Amino acid sequence: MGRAPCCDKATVKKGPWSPEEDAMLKNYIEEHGTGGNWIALPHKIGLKRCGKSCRLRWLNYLRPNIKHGDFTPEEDSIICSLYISIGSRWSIIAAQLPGRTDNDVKNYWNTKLKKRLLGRRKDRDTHDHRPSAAVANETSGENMNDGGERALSASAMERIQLCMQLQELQNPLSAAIHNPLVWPTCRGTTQSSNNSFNSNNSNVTVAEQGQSSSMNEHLNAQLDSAAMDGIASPSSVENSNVINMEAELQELLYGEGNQGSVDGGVQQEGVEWWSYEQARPVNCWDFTPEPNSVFQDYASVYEI
DNA sequence: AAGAGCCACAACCGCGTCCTT
DNA sequence: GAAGGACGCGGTTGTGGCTCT
Repeated sequence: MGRAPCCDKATVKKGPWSPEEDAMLKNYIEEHGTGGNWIALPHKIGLKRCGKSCRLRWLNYLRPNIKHGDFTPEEDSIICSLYISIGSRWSIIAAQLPGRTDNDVKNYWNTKLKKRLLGRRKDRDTHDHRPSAAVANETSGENMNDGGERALSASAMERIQLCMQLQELQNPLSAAIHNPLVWPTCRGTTQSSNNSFNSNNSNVTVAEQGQSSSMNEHLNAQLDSAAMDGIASPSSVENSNVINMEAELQELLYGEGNQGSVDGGVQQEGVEWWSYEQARPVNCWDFTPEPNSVFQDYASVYEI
């Protein structure tokens, strides 16, 4: 039995919002708040919209202090770093970028950053020294494992690709296949709460989350779990890998020796990347990404 | 000038999780 | 503890605008 629809599809209006609808929704919420019930909200206002649609419109567009367009190089850096670390948890990534919404970040990644990072790979593929099968797997974005019984998620694949790409830059002759950063050690399936990254604070910046951040607890729990799961703390070698990775990411994003313009903008100096040895540049819930944690979530699922 | 193709963004959809009863 | 409803999230789709031919 399927889930009951949240609204009457026949009477609900779909498609782009009109300025009048925007004004109605904005005025009502600013005056009365959401009332804690998005489903009932459109009926109260007299809008022929689904409650979910109202919520999305408010969160992504009408809410105060929303920024649109023109992501800065710093934001690029944060998005890339976090994507490689935690994958497509857009709400978490967006929480690090005040004024940005998860939808914005997601769109920006899919339309710009991903192409900027992975697109460069195509150029390099013509000089690829790796086994053709590995390259084929990469470019197809499909099954990384032998039997092809289970395909990694696109997100996981992209993360692998990014790490491979970065590793290749560091050591082109060493196939990424042997990269300990890329291939986690096999271990038993102990999928605890690793994938339950759900957060009710998705639209709250770290500063707002404060010391009692439940996300911080989530992340710490994750890291603790990873440690208990046999993932060692990063060695100094791995530390240097990550530091190199940050530089490589910059190169991928902005091109070799190009510290200047990005989409017409100006690359500001001092873009702060995460590393194990520097003070944390952005408020990351005291979260320091571990190289191995890049893969921990799906490694446990897919038992790579 | 017009049509095709591409791109970016807004919005929708379905599912997992949380909360209330 | 179970069931139902609402919320929040990530993936996907639709559409308008831009560029190319």
